[in-house]
Amino acid sequence: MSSVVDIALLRPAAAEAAALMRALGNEDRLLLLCEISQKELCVSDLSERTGIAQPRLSQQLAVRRELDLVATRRDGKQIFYSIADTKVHAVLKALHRAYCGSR
Amino acid sequence: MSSVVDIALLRPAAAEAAALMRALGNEDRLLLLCEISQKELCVSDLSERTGIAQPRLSQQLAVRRELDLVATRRDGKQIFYSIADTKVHAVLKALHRAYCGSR
DNA sequence: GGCGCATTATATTCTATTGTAAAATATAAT
DNA sequence: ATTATATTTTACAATAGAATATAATGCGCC
Repeated sequence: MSSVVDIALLRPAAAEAAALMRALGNEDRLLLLCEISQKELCVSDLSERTGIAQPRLSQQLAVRRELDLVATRRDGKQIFYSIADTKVHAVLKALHRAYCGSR
Repeated sequence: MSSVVDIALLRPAAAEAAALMRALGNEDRLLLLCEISQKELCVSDLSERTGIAQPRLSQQLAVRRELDLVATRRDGKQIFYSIADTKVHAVLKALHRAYCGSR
């Protein structure tokens, strides 16, 4: 092999991975994803738990939905969010280990 | 416990973690960090490998340096970059597993 | 000094964030 | 069936932040 990490192979993966990093690159969003990584939650729950205003929260989640990182399920008036991407789970897990220690 | 993931405990960690995510949230930067995660490399090496122009590369790396994510070592005219943060390594590893499969 | 390697400054452009207001959707009440 | 209410999404506009090309500067070596 020419190099340990082949740049041509990495390019497309890097583009995808960078997009995921951007999706997580915001304190509010990261918290939201952490919350729904445990169990699905509706918007009002999320708003209450995180203190993030509802429209803002919706806007943030809308972007993740477009990337298919989160899934939604409607139950009556409420819409429940959950994580829809195993890569998100993997990264959240790594972050949890790195930043939250044993908690 | 009140919730599985305690928001008060998570807040400060989330701020830090989000900052790391932003640092990785760019295709070029991610590639650069991947490259130097294997072994330290100087700017001209990195420029050649990635095709990123030198000033741009320096600018990108400068920001990571301020965050103490990368370290520099001068050897004559050249400056070698390496990863200086175990968390960066951890996340890169997770991304590699998720996006690069067995490569 | 002069050349090679790298960083920094400046200016421009592009992208993201976010508050406010309006719209959509579902349920409950009249 | 219309109206009222609750929950969530979308549109708009203003502001802030990130990316990047070009030009200028610094640092080490001959």
